[in-house]
Amino acid sequence: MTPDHFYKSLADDTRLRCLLLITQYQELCVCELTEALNETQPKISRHLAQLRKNGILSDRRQGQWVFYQLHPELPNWSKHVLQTTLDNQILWLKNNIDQLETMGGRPQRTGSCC
Amino acid sequence: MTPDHFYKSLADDTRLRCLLLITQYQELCVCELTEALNETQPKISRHLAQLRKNGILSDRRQGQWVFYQLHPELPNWSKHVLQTTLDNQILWLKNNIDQLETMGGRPQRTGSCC
DNA sequence: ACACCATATACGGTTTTGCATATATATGAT
DNA sequence: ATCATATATATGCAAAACCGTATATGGTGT
Repeated sequence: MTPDHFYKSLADDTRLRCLLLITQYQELCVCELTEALNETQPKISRHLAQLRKNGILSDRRQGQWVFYQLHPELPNWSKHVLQTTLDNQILWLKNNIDQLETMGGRPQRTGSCC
Repeated sequence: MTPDHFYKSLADDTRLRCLLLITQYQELCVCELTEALNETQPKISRHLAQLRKNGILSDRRQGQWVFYQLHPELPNWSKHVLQTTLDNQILWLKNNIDQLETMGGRPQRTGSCC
């Protein structure tokens, strides 16, 4: 993946917020991101699919839920860039983080998630 | 400047190469970048204007030439991201750096530059 | 089987982006 | 003043990016 492709992936508000939240929490499912960003589910899903296709995220199905994390083979410099951005742009993410925290823990095997 | 705006600026092959070359050489003029990237002058100029408008570059006129450098007030984390990218993507830039080096020194006050 | 929840994809439309080409402006040299 | 060089901008067009809505897929529980 060339660097300009990498940065294309970060060049959208929705995708960047998803990536930074995942960087912070290691792993999040689609419905958590949908809630945290207060966006429609198809919109989130589409962006996550794009990030997966670009090799930036990997997904893991667990029951009904699909969890996304940074792709294990993402180059270190890319992870480093994401972490640097996260460290310096917490304010920009604050509302989304608050929203995540007030949702209560991870989705349970039974019952609804979001 | 929000981070997604910053990354939009890096999300193009031409712009990113300009930025990384400027990160490496501190200051370059339009004709040097035009030669190094082997692109048309209006194309380079347009992208540099965009980066200037976005607050990522600043320009300085010296005679016929306009030199661009990273904007003095660019946040440190942004500079850090650029430097990290440069350090890890030298190969991607190799041809452009070689082209710059073989052009002979900086444009002189007399004579043509490129 | 059916209903429900989570996720993915398809379709159609609007907006944005990038480009090539032509032209304008500014500086310097003769 | 004229010409050459360097840079900037304008125009028109094609391609790409995003979005909302509708619908499809897949898993869970009854």
